[in-house]
Amino acid sequence: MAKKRASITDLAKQLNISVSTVSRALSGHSAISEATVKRVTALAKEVGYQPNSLASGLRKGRSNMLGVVVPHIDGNFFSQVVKGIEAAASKAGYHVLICQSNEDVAHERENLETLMNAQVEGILVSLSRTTHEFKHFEKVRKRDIPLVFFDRILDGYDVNAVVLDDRAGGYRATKHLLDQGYRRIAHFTGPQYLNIYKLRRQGYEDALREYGLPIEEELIISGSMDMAAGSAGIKQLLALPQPPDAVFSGSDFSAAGALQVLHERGLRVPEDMGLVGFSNELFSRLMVPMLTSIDQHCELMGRSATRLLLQIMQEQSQHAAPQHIVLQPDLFVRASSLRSAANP
Amino acid sequence: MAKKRASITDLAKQLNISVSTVSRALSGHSAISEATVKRVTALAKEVGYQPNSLASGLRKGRSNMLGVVVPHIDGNFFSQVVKGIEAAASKAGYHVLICQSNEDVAHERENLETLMNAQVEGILVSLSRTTHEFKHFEKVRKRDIPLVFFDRILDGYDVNAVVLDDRAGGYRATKHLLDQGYRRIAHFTGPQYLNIYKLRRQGYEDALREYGLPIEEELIISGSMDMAAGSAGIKQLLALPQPPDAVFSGSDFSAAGALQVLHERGLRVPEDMGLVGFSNELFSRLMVPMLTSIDQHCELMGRSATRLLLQIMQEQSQHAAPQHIVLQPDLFVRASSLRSAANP
DNA sequence: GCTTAGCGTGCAAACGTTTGCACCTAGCTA
DNA sequence: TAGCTAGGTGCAAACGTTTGCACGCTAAGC
Repeated sequence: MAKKRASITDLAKQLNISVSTVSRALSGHSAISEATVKRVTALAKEVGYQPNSLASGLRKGRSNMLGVVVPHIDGNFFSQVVKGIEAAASKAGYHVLICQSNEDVAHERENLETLMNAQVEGILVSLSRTTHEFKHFEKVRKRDIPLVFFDRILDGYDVNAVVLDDRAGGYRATKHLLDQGYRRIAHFTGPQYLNIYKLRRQGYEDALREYGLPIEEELIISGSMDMAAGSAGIKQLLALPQPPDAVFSGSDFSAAGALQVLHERGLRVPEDMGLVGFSNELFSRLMVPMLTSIDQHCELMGRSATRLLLQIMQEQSQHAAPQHIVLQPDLFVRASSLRSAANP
Repeated sequence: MAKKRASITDLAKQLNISVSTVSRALSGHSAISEATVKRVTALAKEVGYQPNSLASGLRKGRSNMLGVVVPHIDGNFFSQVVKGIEAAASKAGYHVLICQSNEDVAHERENLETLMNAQVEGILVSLSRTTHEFKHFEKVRKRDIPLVFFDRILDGYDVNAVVLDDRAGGYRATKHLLDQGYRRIAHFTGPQYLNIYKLRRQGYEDALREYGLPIEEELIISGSMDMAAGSAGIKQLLALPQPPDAVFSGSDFSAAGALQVLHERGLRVPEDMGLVGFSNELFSRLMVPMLTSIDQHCELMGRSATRLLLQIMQEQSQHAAPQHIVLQPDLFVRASSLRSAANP
């Protein structure tokens, strides 16, 4: 396939010196005379020498590679996290090997095998939606390969992780609506075994309690968090004898679905119905009215997770107590929830 | 770092056979007695043996890795393409090493070095916006590392590439507007040294010509193709003595920017102004009205590019005539351009 | 009974690096 | 002058595989 590339041995032959000298000259490590270093680097540049990282990795027992397992790489959230991971990793001289689990725990297991096989030095994981147990990660642990989770984690396992404070996100979104004068606030939530949805809901309930408001089950709609679920959810809410005056949706997509129905029925946002989403998707700025939403700092999460992983790798401290990094979400207030501005 | 993992040599010692026998037993290659194969695989499973792909890669002169250079991994288009690439590559037993050029040609050059250094067997590239010359790719070529470009390519270089028929996309978008009865159609375009924008514009002009309509420079707005550019563009158009009755935007983002201004001014879409975007971004379905747009089959592009690359690698035919694969875009007709449905 | 074939296995080299150790040559001290 | 230090270099082993070749053994053909 690829043409035979110049190796360190070739350089050595051409210069009539030994491979070890060449190696040391190039890595600048040992005491090699300046003259030799110059000769070597000059020739290296001339023939376009490039070190074979496979060989070096084999010898040094390192691969300079990190593995990443995500449910999928498309979509706003994960693609931005991966961007952050790649940026932080390449800054530290690491390559990134990316695998998709496609939300399937069996794939996830294979991905881990694949990555260990490729000799990655550390692994970053966001769990698939179908992962309920931890068994396949034990193998990684047994090999002492540092492991850091991000965003989606399993309850009850003490692991290194970088997560968003979803409870705070839910709380702030709901509190903002309350501050705007909304008093009957509904909530769209997702599967409760996922930490993210459970916590967002907790935040919602905490805020209501703080305002002395009751938590009404009929106002909490559980669904798949996509657009269709939002449309269906808002219809259900509007059919209530006492419909809500605002919705905090655990996802921007559901919020968008709800907005479409509201438009169809001639209801005004934010006057008749306040609306807050979650994730600060790109399109939240494109909706009419623009959607208030919670930003998750996706890229920062990727960078933080990578830095944590690199730190663990360096300290060889993976047996120390696992670290939890909790990022604080930001509320981006836009027109969809600004009743006070709409009716000053 | 990671605990010393069982190697083929360990297996050999435990079974009192030679490493070569173990190797062959595991790869099932040569004629090894069934009994031995069973013994070996059994022990391998027991100790959780995992082949060291670095060593194997070094010996075989293969790495089982493909390199990808993209301007960035976030955003709808590239994240989907990368999804397709990863899927196709992993199906063929390859890992994917991803680099971001951040739209910077210097980074792009470094990325290529990095990938060659990592011994990738082939490289997929979508050019950065600041890449005007081809010099840094010559080095890759000299090493006989198969190279496939996708989406963004440079004019005048004969290379393997998978691209979208952007001209057809522009043509179909414009023709659709014409069919809907719009007659004074404006166009948002981007930097003309990028094939994609140039071709979309060509398609636009071709359609107008076909309908015997003049191409008016004042209706063609060149910009950075983001939301702000769209807002600015539509304002400029509305200020004309004879404003257009429709806009074909080379990007959904600019279309969204334009839509916001139209809303503000109380102009109705599609009645007063038809609107068609390009890229079929996620949010095009979330806008009000939903935006007609051109779909680029991003994931298919990733898969096609990867398959082409793998084929070239297999055939060792990189010296054969470069192949061009042209994907046909699809028009997704939605409310923003349906004048006939709005006024039946 | 001797050759031949073929099956199963082992030896050893190779892939391109890195690195502990030993060696050599100067220049210095005692 | 012998002994020592230190700077510069080379030797060779090692990382974990793969693979061409050769070896030994058994069974079949003459």
